[in-house]
Amino acid sequence: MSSQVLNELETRGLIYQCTDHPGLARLLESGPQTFYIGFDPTADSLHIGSLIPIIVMMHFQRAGHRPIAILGGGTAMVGDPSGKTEMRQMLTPEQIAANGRGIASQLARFLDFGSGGCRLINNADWLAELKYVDFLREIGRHFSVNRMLTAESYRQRLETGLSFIEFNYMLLQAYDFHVLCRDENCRLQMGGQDQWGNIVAGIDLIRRTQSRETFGVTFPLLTTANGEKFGKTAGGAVWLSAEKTPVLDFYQFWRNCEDHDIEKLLSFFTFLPLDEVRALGQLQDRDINRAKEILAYEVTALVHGHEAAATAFKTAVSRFGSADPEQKIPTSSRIRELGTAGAVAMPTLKLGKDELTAGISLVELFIRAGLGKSKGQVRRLIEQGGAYLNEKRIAADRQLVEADFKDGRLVIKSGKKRFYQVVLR
RNA sequence: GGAGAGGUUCCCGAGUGGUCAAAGGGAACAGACUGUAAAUCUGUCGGCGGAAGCCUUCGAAGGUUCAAAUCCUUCCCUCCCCA
Repeated sequence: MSSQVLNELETRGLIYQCTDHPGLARLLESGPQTFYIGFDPTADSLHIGSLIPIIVMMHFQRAGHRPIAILGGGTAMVGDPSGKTEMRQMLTPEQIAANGRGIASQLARFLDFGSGGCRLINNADWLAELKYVDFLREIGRHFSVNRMLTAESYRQRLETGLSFIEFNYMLLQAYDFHVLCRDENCRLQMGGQDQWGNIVAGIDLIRRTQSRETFGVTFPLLTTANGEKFGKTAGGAVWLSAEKTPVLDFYQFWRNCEDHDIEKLLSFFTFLPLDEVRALGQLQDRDINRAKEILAYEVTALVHGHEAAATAFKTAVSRFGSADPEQKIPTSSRIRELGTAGAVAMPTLKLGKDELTAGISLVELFIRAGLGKSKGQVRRLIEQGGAYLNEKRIAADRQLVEADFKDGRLVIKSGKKRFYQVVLR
């Protein structure tokens, strides 16, 4: 019964590797199990790369299993070399602590931390106090350097350089699993595809120290249909924090995904039933835009809530039109409750009347709104015909005048997709 | 500890005294075409300036020179061979 979740994830394509599929299925069927996924506090917010682990945890929690989210306060002190081509900058303990607080509060949005629910544990609790010599004798002796060097994650780094501190990361993560298995009876660790080596190291360690069998699952690395890294946009990573990635930008990120990715993204990032996901993925030509709206709404609602997602949807529709105004395409998503009318939330910049009187050029206005980084860049934008004021192409830079405002507001655009409302007050 | 190679603009990567804000590619941004997609084509791509030009940039700090990313000195870091 409880192993159904495994099939579900498998069908959704969320499982890349599994140490022992039949064995894990039996374990899950035998009753609620404790499992864990680690999140290293390398930034003060999670980004959409962490969304897959989170969603997998949600699937498991819904199926009745008990998640542990490990906050990697200890492991972040060392830095995971897996999947990276060079050493990450070392974080100070203060940064790590601050980042940890940000991430912990975000996780609470997705997982039920009520009694008997998900638990958040910081691995600094045990890693920070380790005695080096004791650790080497008890744990280090179980690791074969020869074997570690054959791990894919290290092999890559052997070409560009790997410091001893990073080389140790695998032992620390393996030790985490060992501790959780011993103290919490946690027998399953999951993680991204680049975590395979670390996870297997933990399983081996536990077999040797506790003679117990444990399991590991990895998720596929997310790339676009072009094989590019997924989750990057003009402003860098797509963050889950509205301060770092405004809700509308977040919505637009999903809305602008590539055609070829739509079915995979719906499958990975939404909880819509699989047959519906498939149906949406089959849509052709412009109809596929409805699937993108649904994707964008669903993921935004998951991260920022229904209200914020609804507003983002309506705002986008007011700018770009609706992909399915007559609601011909069936969906179970709550998006169908949304009409196209209603509150829109344009990104807004407030401009004082005195500033207008003092004189401000269009170029400066674009920079103020964040639609350009430097005057030169905005000038180039104007030259190339990508700058708009109230839907009219700007021919040349000039001073802003009060007549540019209608009812105290105006809209500026960079290209076709980035826009900002300026309100005079 | 000794020998060698190297650190270039967001990334990769040319450049080895002036013609270098620095080839080429990628990413990014804009335009055309479209469906707020992809592919393709075009343009842009350090900052300030209308422009001439000025300022900042080639690991760091000094020095040589009319002139340095390019030469010298010291330092830091990475790779690699030997011990």
